[in-house]
Order: sequence, then structure tokens, then C-alpha cells
Amino acid sequence: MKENGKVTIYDISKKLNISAATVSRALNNNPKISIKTRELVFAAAKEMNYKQNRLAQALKSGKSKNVGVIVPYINRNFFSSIIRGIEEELGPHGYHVIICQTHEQMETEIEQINTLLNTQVDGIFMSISKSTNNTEHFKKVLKEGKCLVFFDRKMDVPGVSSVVIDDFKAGYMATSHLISQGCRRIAHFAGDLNLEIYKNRHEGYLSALKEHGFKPNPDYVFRTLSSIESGAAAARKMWELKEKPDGVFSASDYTALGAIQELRKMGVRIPEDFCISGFSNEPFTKYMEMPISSVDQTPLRMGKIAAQVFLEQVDSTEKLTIEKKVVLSPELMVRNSSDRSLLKVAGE
Amino acid sequence: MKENGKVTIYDISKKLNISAATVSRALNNNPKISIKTRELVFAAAKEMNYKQNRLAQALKSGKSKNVGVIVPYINRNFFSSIIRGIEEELGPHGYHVIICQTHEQMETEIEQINTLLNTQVDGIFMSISKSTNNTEHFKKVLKEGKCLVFFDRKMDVPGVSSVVIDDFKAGYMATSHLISQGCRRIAHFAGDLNLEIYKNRHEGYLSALKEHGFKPNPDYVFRTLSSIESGAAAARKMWELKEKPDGVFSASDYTALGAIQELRKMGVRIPEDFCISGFSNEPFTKYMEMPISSVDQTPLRMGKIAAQVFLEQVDSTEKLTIEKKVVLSPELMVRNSSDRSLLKVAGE
DNA sequence: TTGTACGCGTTATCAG
DNA sequence: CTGATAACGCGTACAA
Repeated sequence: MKENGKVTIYDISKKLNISAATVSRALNNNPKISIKTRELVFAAAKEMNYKQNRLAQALKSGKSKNVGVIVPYINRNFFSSIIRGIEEELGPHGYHVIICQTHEQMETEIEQINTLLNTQVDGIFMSISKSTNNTEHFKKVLKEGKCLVFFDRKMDVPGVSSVVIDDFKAGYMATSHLISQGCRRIAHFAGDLNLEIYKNRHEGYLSALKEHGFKPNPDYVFRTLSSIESGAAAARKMWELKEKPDGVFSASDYTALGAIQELRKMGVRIPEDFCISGFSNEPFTKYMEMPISSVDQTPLRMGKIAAQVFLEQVDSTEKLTIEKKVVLSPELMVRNSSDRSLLKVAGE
Repeated sequence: MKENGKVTIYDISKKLNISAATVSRALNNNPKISIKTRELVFAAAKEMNYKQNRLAQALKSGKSKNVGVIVPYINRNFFSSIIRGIEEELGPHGYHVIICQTHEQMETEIEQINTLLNTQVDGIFMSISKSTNNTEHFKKVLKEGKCLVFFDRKMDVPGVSSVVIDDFKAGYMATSHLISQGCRRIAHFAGDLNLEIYKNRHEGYLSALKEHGFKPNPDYVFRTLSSIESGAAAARKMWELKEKPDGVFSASDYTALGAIQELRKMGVRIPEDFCISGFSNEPFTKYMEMPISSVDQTPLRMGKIAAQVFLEQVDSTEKLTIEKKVVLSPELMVRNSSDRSLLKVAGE
């Protein structure tokens, strides 16, 4: 055994007095090799503690068996769950997952894409940053012949596949649910309406209102950030209205939480006086004493499906650029913050 | 521009009628190259949209500029925060982070290590799985001359650095805090005492009791899992005791949460009748209507420091195998579930 | 200051 | 079935 643990097929070939090419073939189970030689090689390989050098393999084949995943922040539950899905789907196929963060900055997003391409990844998965307003860097990925898959936050780029949830439907579902609970003046905490996902949630909200015969009231739509403070502020503004809402569909769980805290301070009873549904199914929503209804985006499934789309693409017969758009259905988790069905029974 | 975007230093050298070596040197800012040539090369490189192939570089240099991070599950807040810390510290140094999951299985842990070594990573960061009871695979990493750094869950292996928090101190702090709040019969939800971290928390708990003149009561120590159900079960068992505890230091936030829910059902007032502190500072603990006290393990910092340890190691003058043990101090986050200081004031 | 030649570890092609 | 040779893209002694 050599010092630094770097055993190559050459070392094996010398020991066995055969050529390195033969060793390589034996190791790769090439059919045109004698069983005897193969066994000899495997035995020697094991004995010498040989390991394939995937770097050399990659350089030769042009396939690194690495993929990059770019997200705003990896320690957000939603993103880390997606990454988990990708890893679990791709791992068994021999891929490694390289992670990158953008911190919501387009410049770093561009930089991350560049370094990933330098590293010769076989594909890139990503959720675009909030500040991204340009698609040049995405096109570059395609130009290099690499596969690109968007998840959740996407832009329309020809040739790029995407996996998202149906945000329109999610908004529609949540709002309809509130209506079914007896809410009549439903507000909306909208998030950044420049982002496709928030726009779609908003439209789903409007659609549900109209379909049930309610006239949307622009005063009921609040621009919010995804934070507790923003939710509290929105709640206060909401309560200054002449005709106070009796429910809200919030495009963020954090905003929903802030609103709940604020409304409680003001003595509003939930869900009796006011129903609320959040978005993302953040872990905390189900742990509260008053669990918060929320829309689950099934991130694990999202990651797995994104990975499957990638696999189809790379396995497919070469240059045929497929573009696949997968739209997943969200799941509404109804919890106490919007569930009036058990109110009368609860006589504790 | 070539078809597949694969521009090499050869393409540049041809275009400029110089040798590839000169191009390489110019690109690497080798001092012994004329400024004029350098500028010519840079201009051509930019124009031809040249990108360094890090794979080839890595094969040549023996340094891939990739590190692997192995954790049980990446979508646990604690782990994803550590990974974030590692990425943010290492990214600026040109490293990429490859993530792997063990699902708490030693066999997959071994496999992940092997494939990471095959990929020629420059180092491996990891938190060992619960079922790991053997150090052979760790030694193998060292034998290959790669740097290994444990974080949080570690084993003692000569030559391996580690970054952990002081679990003993954490247990001591939390327990002392409960005592300071007037608790006299303090229980402990212990987790898996075979794991070093839980053992240390338990010992910190015992130490605090003794130091304050309390005699530890074995009946007050409960073996628990890190789950809500386990916490509820422990609470019930606890309440069957003749002398009921009046506080608990839980080694897990989930267990603490389960206990709180169960105790409330039984009409126990928190923190008046019973104080509780959890562990990990999971996001949900601070969002509850009754925020839960918890020990913050400062995972972001932990990741950054682990990365720094790695950098010191690889930058150091070669084979000198350094072994660095960093022990971080935990931070106790005191919240309502164990804070009696404001009880009399609260007259709302 | 620049060019030549070689090697990193592997696989594919072409002979034999 | 097996061996020699080239090539993937880059960096670097050595020579000029």
C-alpha cells in the first residue's frame, strides 16, 4: 500500500503484469474480458485498496456526476426540504449535490452559476433570487449544454424546465376554505407582487372571491413582507378600516403569525371572530397552541420531481432540448386558526 | 465561439499564436510574463468566453476545492444552519460544498465517506449518525491525507478535529436557571444517553443540582426520544410520581413541547407551577404564545468555526497533522416557559 | 519572457 | 480477449 493512499490502475497493472487498459475494462465490467482476468483484477484492487478517481473519470467523460443547487438561503425549511428531496432522488444514481446560496442577490446568483459551470456540473437546480430581473445567466447555462431546472421561483426561459406548485390554486383553495367557514370580508397579505408566486396567490384569492359572489375590495389587500413585524403592522392597519375584515389569507406563515399575535392583543377571538390561513406550512404552524392553517407546498416531493425531470433530461437521447413544466397541487392544512367546525362542540 | 462552449487555453493560444503554457501562466498571473501578453490573453479569454475547467485543474493539482458535509438529515434546522455557516465561510475561499445524508445509518455514512473520497474532496465535515459505533471509516479519511472535522456529534479519533458546544455547561446553565426560578424538584428528559452529547447534558444537570445542594433523584430522569409524543408520555409518567417535579430540563425542544401540551391538558400552570427549558432553540420555541426557554447551540457560528479549522489545516505547512478541539459556549434563551420574574407585574 | 514536453488517472480507439 | 497509444484540460519543470 502506497503512502498517500493513491493507488491507480497502473499500480494494479504492474502488479498483475497486464496493461492498464485491461484493468480499466475489468473494473468497468466490460464484457470482452476473461472472467479469470476480471477476478484477478478485482482481487488485486480490493487488496491494494484501490479507489476510482472520479475526477479523472469526469475529465475524460465530460460528465462530473455533480449537480448544483442554488437557493437564497439553505437554512430555510422550505429550501432545505427541497434539497433533501433532490439529494435522495439523485444519490442512488451516483450524483453528488453541491449547494450554493444567493442571499437574494442577483449578482451572487450569476457568480454561483459561473463557478458551478467551471466545476463542470452536469446540471443546475435553482430557485431564483428576489432581485433577479434578467435571464442572461440562465441562457448561458443552456448554451453550455447543461440542464437547468427551476423550482418554486422561476422565470420563463425557453428550454428551461420547472417544477412549481399551483400558487393560483393554493390561493383559491385557502380563500374558498375561509368562505366555507363563514368569512365574508376576506383580506389578503400579499407579499411582493412582482414575484410570480405571490401574484398567482393573489389572483387565486381574487378568483375565489368572485366565484363565490364577493366583490374584491382593494383596501383589503396589504403589501407585506414575510415577517412577524410586517404581519403585526398589517393587522393594525387592517383594524383601522371602517369595515373590518373577518378573515385573511396570508401569503406567508410569518406574516400570519404576526397578525395573530397582534389581533389577540386587541382582544380578537380566533377563529370565532376572525379566521386566518398562512402559507408554506412552516414547522411552527402546527406546533402552536393555536395551530395555524397553512398551504403545504410539499417541498420534499418538489425536490424529488425536479430531480426526476433532470434525470429524464440527461438520460434522453442527447441534444433534444426538452422543456418540461410540472405544476404540483398544493395541500391545504386546515387547523384551529380557521376551523370553526368544532366550535360548538368544544364546551370545555 | 465553439459549439458546446468548451473553449480551452489551446484555443486561445492558437488565436494568439503563442503557446498554451504562456496562456496558462498569464491567466494565473504568473509574475514572469510580460504585461502585454497578459493583457492580450485576458482580452482574448474574455472575448472567446473562456472558462477554466476546474476538473482539469483539480486533477493536476490534487486539490478539488470541494468539501463534503455529512449529516443525518439536511432539512433539520440545526444542521442546515451549520451547513450555511460552512458554505458562507468556505465560499469566498473558492470551495464548493457537497452535501450528504446518512439517515442515521452507519452503513450509509461509510458509503458516503467512500464516494466523497472517490470524488477527491479536500476535506470532510460531519456529524456522526446515531448508530455509528466504529471509527474505521474515519481513520480511512485520515489515511488518505484528507482533513476531517466533526461538529456537534463526534467520536474521539486521533488526528480528527472537532467543533462542539459545551453540552455539560449547557445542562448546567439550564438547570441552574430553573433553580434560580425557584424550582426544587427538577426532572430531566435525557434523550439517548449512549450519545456523548446527551450524556454531557445529563452530567451538567446533575452537577448543577449537587452544586446547589440538591440530591439528584434517579426517578426524575426520563429516557426520551426527540419527539412530541415522547415528551407527552414522559410528562404523564412524571405526573404519576408521588413527589411531582416542579420543573424539567429537557434535552430536546420537541420533548419539551410535548410535555407542555400534556401538562396543560392536566391543568398545570406554566411557569407558575412548573418551569421548563428545552434544547436546540428550534425556531418554533420562540414563536409560541408561551415561548419556550431553550439552549441555543449557535449552529451558524459552529459551521463557520468548523470551516475555519479546516482552512487552517489545509493551509498549514503540509503533513503536520494538527488536531484542534473547539468547544463553544452555549447560550441560554430564557423565555416565558421558565421565567417567573415578571409574574407579579403581569396584571393584565 | 516564452516554448517544449510531460503527467495528473482514466477511458476509447485501433491493432493484434 | 488484450496491449499500446492518444486524449480529456491544465500546470509546470526544464530548456531556450
